Amino acid sequence: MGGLSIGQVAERTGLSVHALRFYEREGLLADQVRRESNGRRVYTEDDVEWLDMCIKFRSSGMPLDTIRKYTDLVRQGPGNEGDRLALLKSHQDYVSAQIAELNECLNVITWKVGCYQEALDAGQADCLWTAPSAHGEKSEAS
Amino acid sequence: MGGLSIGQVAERTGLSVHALRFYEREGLLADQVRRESNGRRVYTEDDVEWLDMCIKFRSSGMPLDTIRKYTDLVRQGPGNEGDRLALLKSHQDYVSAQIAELNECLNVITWKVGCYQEALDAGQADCLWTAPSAHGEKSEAS
DNA sequence: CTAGGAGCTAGAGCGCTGTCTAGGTCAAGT
DNA sequence: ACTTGACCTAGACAGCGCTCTAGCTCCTAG
Repeated sequence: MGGLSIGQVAERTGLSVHALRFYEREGLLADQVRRESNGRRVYTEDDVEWLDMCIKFRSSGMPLDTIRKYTDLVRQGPGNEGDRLALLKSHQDYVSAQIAELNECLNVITWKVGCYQEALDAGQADCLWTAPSAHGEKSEAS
Repeated sequence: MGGLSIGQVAERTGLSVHALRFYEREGLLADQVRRESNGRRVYTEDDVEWLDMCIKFRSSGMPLDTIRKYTDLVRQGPGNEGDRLALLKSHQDYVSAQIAELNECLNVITWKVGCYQEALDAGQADCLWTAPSAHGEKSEAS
């Protein structure tokens, strides 16, 4: 309620205290973090929420640089919602593309797993191809 | 057919020639790349296939180190299919988890996009929250 | 009074994954 | 003969995202 210490925020967000200070230095926090008289940071619930959003951005591959840009837009206040929307949409596309790519990879991997599984279950393994198409991973050397 | 130059392989895989040499140094190629008399690399179609697989591994977040481990297993020849399977399964889990996480992120982002979109369409923007739950991204400063 | 623990700053260091440079060879085209 | 372009090696460098260290201040508990 009355403000959180950096340690508490670290615990709640899963970021390290180092990372929290780093993010602040990098300008990723929407509002200035308040300080106690002794210089210690005091975070609000809003800060934690904002950080949670940053974490979502990060873990979906948004570079810190872009998060900073977004933060800047928000900090500038109303009037640039179009820009924020554009940024978000572009990231949305990026994430969708990532998911699509991962699904493709997952298919290949799942195919290979099934292949090995089958071969092992059958007691012999010569079904060790690289891709559905062809003959790779040649089971013998030479 | 009769072997590909590094440049051709680069073009076909999308990797740079630098990356190709780097991957080789790092031991990511299942078989030794042959050389012409003058020392130039000669790749086979199998190599390209293997590289394509490596690319799938990489782009789904498998570290080079793990690819190397897998490559080593394959190079050792038959007898360790169980190990290969374990490695692949573990990566499969990892990729599934990644996809799940990205979907979560995508939900949040999509929610925000919808929010801004709506506000902009309505001609005013005060729907600028951080998360579905609360009041973040406070539209005014101070 | 003292020790521990949490916090502070500034800045160095690191792991990963390439990328690029320097300096050279070789083969073909003009 | 000369230039161009693809290739070679070894190794330096780069970008990103933290993480850690050094050296310090506080506060609290024993």
